[in-house]
Amino acid sequence: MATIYDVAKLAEVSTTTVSKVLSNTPYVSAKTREKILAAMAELKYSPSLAARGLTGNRTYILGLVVPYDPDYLFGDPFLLEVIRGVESCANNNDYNLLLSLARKDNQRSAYARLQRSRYLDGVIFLETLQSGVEVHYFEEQNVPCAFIGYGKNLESGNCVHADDYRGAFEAVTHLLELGHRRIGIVSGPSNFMYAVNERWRGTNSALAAYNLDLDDCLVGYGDFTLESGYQIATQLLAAETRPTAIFAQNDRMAVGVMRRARELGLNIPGDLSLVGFDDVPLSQLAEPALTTVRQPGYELGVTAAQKLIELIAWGNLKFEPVVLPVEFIPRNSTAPLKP
Amino acid sequence: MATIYDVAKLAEVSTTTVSKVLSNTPYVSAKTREKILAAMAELKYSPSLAARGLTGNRTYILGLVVPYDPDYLFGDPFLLEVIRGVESCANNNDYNLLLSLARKDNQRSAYARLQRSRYLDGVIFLETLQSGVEVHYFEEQNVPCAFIGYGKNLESGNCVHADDYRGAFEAVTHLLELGHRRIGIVSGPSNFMYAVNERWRGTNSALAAYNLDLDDCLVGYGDFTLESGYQIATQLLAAETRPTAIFAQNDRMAVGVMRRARELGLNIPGDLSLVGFDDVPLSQLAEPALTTVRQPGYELGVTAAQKLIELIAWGNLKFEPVVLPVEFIPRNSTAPLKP
DNA sequence: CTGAAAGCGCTTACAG
DNA sequence: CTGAAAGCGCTTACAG
Repeated sequence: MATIYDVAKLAEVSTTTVSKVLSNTPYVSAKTREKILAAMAELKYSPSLAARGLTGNRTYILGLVVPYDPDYLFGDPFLLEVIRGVESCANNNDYNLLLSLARKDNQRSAYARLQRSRYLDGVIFLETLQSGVEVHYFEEQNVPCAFIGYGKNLESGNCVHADDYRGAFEAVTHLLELGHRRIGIVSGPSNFMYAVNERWRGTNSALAAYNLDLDDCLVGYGDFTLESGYQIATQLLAAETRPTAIFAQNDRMAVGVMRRARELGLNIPGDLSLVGFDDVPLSQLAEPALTTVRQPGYELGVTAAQKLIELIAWGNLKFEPVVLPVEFIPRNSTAPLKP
Repeated sequence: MATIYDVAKLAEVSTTTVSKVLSNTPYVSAKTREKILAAMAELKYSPSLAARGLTGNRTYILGLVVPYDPDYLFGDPFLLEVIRGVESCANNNDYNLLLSLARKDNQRSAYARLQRSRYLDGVIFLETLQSGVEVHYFEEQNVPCAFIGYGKNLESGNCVHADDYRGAFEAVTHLLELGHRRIGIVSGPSNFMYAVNERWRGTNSALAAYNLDLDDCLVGYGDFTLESGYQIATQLLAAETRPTAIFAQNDRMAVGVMRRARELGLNIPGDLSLVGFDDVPLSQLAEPALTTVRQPGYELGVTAAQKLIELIAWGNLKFEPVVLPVEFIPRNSTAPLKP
């Protein structure tokens, strides 16, 4: 395993100069640079990341912290898309990706250990129901961070998220344009999550544009699982004046609604129109295929990684929030209101 | 950020002794050990992994290499389960997990870079259609490796996989017991993969037990995607004497079959029985719920990580293959042959 | 443009 | 059971 000394010796220069070539310092003559490059190639040299890390500089490792909540996250292909995006961008920039699925019970220690061991050049947090708590471990140490989500409040920086407001607005407007007025809402959890709040804001804006008020009887709060969608549908669809359309704040809950509707003999979209959110693969496979709003998981991952890498490169700690567009995807689960 | 010197000073001992406590060396008096432990706690000390790595010892990082093939892997929740298992076991043993999704175009260089930079204590390879090529980068350097899959040949060590043979055997036997004789097979790709071979072995054993030969007209080769299942079903179900049952070698292809059957107006399981493989969440959501064989993704991940960590701890390079049991899961997509 | 030297925070023989 | 000292492979002021 060749070291920087071997390269220096072969190229007949000092290790200082080799190091300069490694870090692309400008002030090296073209001739020596080439000699060094040749030596590195010949020896198949690649610098020890451990040594680089020790010197206090860079470890070239980015952390991706996913607060682990089995039911909510796993089985959610959206997560896989985000991971893929982060990994791809990291790799393209010669960074490695450390994946940490923080468990509820020991996440504190895992975070602290990671951070104290000075192993990460920066960290990306995937915001979920559980998250938001342990970030200070990194922030206190001035480790650059990026959030996929909304951060602590809407104004807080360093986050990238999809345009949840717009997505919900378009979804509900779509139902309104089809003539629906009794629109049920299957909401995500009411606490914590800004994404849920934003989807509510979009929902309310759309209703307001039609001078409609929200009917509390048509609202249910779930936890993003299929089961919770099923439960809420059981309740909403049993009402005497049941909704003619439902907007579910994610696809998995929408599929739960679909399942309950089928049990009740309700045809979708004939008797009930249904819109989801996320556009997970499942939504295409459902029968009928689910009308939904695509959330760009891969792009969110790429963007967060990109922003973080820029932060590291420039020695900054803050970037302005980035909002990525969503895409409304009409499929077969919505239809005009029957007269 | 406390260093080992700070701890040593506070505990009034040498760094050597602190280091010994860190590595759980036995020969330290209980009294000094406690003094040191107290000092570490007070200073919130945690050792610099970079320094540890430099000393040539351990980096406490495990690599998970997933040859990246978007269509095949992503959107496959099985992958997420495996990752979860690996991460969980790594974390429980104070290892970190470096995730690398090797792309076809640059996987060579990414592998080489990782390995040469001496960043990994060990590597887990997830075997897929693409893999098997770049392992030598690590093996040549005596970096401990584990494979989730079959490795280079059936006898090769260091691999952990599910009992594909048994799973296929039970799936096909189930269909035979229901009275089916014209059984179609939707196979995975015929090249490379031992898992596919093993599922074939199981299939043939089951048929042989009923003195049946395989009818080549009833076989199609797909690539594990839903679309390929759909294509093959189009062909198999068009035949004059169409199969009365189909065994698909994974769930996604089975869902493709299901979709095509529905288009043709065939009732499942009334007109066609269907069995899949893997037990991805989708198989429960399908209508009817899919009879399948559960592959223990999480357990595969845990076991591979466990074995790898043992290898590292003992300084070994080889372990005997581990076969994890599968579970046959009867649901609603299979029924007795109509008379 | 180039190099000598110190130092990053550990671990590991080696002595005692 | 405990410690002094060398060394792991880099980078970074600092000189020249």
